[in-house]
Amino acid sequence: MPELPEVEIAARTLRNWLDGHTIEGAEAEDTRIFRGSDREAFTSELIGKRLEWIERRGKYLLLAFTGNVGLLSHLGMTGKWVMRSRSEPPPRHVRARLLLAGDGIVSYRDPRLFGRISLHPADELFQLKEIASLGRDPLVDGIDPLRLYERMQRTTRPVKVALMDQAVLAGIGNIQATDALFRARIHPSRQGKSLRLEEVRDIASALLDSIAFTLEAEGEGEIAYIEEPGTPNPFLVYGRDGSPCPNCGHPLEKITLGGRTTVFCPVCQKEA
DNA sequence: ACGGATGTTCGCGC
DNA sequence: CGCGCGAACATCCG
Repeated sequence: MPELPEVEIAARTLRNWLDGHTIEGAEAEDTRIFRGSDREAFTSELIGKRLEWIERRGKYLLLAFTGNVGLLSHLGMTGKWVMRSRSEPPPRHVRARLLLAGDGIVSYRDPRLFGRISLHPADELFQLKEIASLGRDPLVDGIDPLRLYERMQRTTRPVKVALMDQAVLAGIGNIQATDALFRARIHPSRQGKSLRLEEVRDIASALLDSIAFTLEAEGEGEIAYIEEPGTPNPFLVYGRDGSPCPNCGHPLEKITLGGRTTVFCPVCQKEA
């Protein structure tokens, strides 16, 4: 599931599902989703509580319940919060469940177990090191091109790898970095410090455009590429290596940067 | 059957 | 310290 737009949709959806509903039961198997002893906290502390607020920072969800109970959720690669009624059969790979008063069950599904759930005092959620160490969030704070430019000047890493560093900007993943660099016509291998201010401006706009585009494409969380097998790929170049470039028609190529597949157009995205 | 997949973290080597 | 690389995690899909 997870990159900023998908997590944003998850936050909005969870807000709707949980708002005004008391949690009657909380269940979870013992998996590594819960580091340490947080499974016990999950199954005991949430009973009788209601959601007070939910926020997203980067790829993290922060949920505050009554009684100062706070829940931090990261969706990893395949995590997703889903809702069903008690009469519906549970999906596979559900790792945690919130039984709402009435008929709803909000479940955390995560086949690959890369996600995390931990519990903390709600008023300390933003001080957690996972959150405090994040860079600015493009949707919450916007992107300050000059600030990003100065950050880029300090690194020799490929710009694409730097953009995916959660301490630089919170929430940019492989899809958004790949598509935004294509939109900005910047080669993903360019060293951060080689970028001119004008180019960083283009990247900042492209990131915001790409995020907005993805938010729209996802609607309200109904359709999602990869999640729903058979769904058409809504992205510009991500996952399209070998296909014609949408701008010039030249076949898109792929390279590996920071261990991740990176698709680009060798004509439109020049090296220097 | 094999390879790769929206993420993070850790160890190793330069 | 910065950075690249590979591995690990566990499951699904083409």
